[in-house]
Amino acid sequence: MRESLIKAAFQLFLDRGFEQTTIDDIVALAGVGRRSFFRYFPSKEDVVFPDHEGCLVEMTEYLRDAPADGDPVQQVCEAARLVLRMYAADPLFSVQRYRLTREVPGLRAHELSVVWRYELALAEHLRERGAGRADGALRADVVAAAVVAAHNHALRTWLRAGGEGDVQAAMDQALGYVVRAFSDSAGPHGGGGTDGVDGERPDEEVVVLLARKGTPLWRVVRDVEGALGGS
Amino acid sequence: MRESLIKAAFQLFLDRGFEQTTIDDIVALAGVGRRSFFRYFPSKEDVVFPDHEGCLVEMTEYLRDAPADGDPVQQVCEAARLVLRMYAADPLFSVQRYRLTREVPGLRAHELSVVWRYELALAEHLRERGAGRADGALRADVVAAAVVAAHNHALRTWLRAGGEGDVQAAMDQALGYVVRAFSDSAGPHGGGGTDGVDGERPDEEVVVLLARKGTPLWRVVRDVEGALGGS
DNA sequence: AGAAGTGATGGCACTCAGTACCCTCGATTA
DNA sequence: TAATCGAGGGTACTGAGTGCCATCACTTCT
Repeated sequence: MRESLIKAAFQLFLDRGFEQTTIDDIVALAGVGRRSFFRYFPSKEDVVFPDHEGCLVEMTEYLRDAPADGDPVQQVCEAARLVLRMYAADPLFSVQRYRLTREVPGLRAHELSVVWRYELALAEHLRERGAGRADGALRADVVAAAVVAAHNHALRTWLRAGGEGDVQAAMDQALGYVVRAFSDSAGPHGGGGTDGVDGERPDEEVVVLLARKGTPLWRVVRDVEGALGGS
Repeated sequence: MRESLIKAAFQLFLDRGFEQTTIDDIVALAGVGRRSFFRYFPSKEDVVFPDHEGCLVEMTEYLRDAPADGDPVQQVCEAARLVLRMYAADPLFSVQRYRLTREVPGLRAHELSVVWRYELALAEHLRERGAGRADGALRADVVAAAVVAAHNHALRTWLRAGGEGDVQAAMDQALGYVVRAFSDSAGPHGGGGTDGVDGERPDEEVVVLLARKGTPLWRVVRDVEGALGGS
């Protein structure tokens, strides 16, 4: 029922456009009553984002159950990856939706309010877990916004390319940039290389590398290669 | 005419609520025809943000006319201050509007799409002026989002306090945090702090790199390159 | 089995935002 | 004086969203 409504809606939206399609058109094609549409979707816009409500719940639970001694920024990055995975799970659908939201202002506005709720959840998590820090609330808002922006950047680039290519890699790079900018131990110039290699357990083996500044790069690479390649 | 519509609308919105007020109520109180309302405001929501369209134009022109050899990040921060000044110019109005947008989902969504257009303009400016840098587009999106988040944080804090206190000071602090996070090390604008908090990198010459086993080599190399070759 | 409850669905009527079209009126201009 | 034009007003329409009630299938209790 839900599925048939979504299917009928997208068929019509892609064919004749979002605004040119009425609820009556959708329910007629789906073969259900008009009233039933609003039982499954609170608004016409919501049928375009059928999985976001569940994804938001999933993300919220993930953050709630995250270990209290972990790095909140990393946890928030991982939460963003959760959302990205939802998009990546159905590239065709995501690309079609992207084309729709790009040209229909009403859908863009609706997507913004959906994304805003993700950002709120991230900021709240950072605020709670990053307590004790000066400017904690400010930092929480800014980092959450940056993570969302990085997510959106990677996602949009991938969607614009028609869903071809490696979203995850783009996401790694984008989140890496954000994490580096906001990590305590180092500025944007590097260090903090622990940025989001996929969500491994915290007790995973790590390599610690010490090098003097000015060390020839080839030498470092040789050492790192030996240490990392062993796995 | 425009003013009388705004005045009538806010009077009713604050009295009986946004959704409980119809367009007919507003035009009846203002003593004008219903059709005239939509001549001045494209939607019921727009009457709550009467000055944003002009402010967006103003901000766009400011960025367009900004000197080409200035720091784009600083220019974007100044553009955000422009918007903040618009709010600060009428504290009572801004506080009333804040209370409305906080509790009416439709208004929140509308505000989000307004803010999104500001963010777009900032990102575009950063993309154009910050050319030549690797990851320029990503950086533009993230910095724009961070600046907007800092602006919103300072603004919301001030609005929650009822419009009392110094917004400009809060804005300085918030933007300062963002600028510090994204400044290149040894950047031209003072305080070469390369990270969020005060922890300056001690002057010793050792770089510590942490990486999980299985980390792609290219990423390690990238980070090491930045850390070792940076100075 | 029959009655009664329950949840999913369909139908109908209504409110209200937003739009298209046309009217009026006053001011300007040929 | 006649033609034009622009601001405002009125009317009727479309379509989203809601409330209310009827229907139907399925279950549960007696």
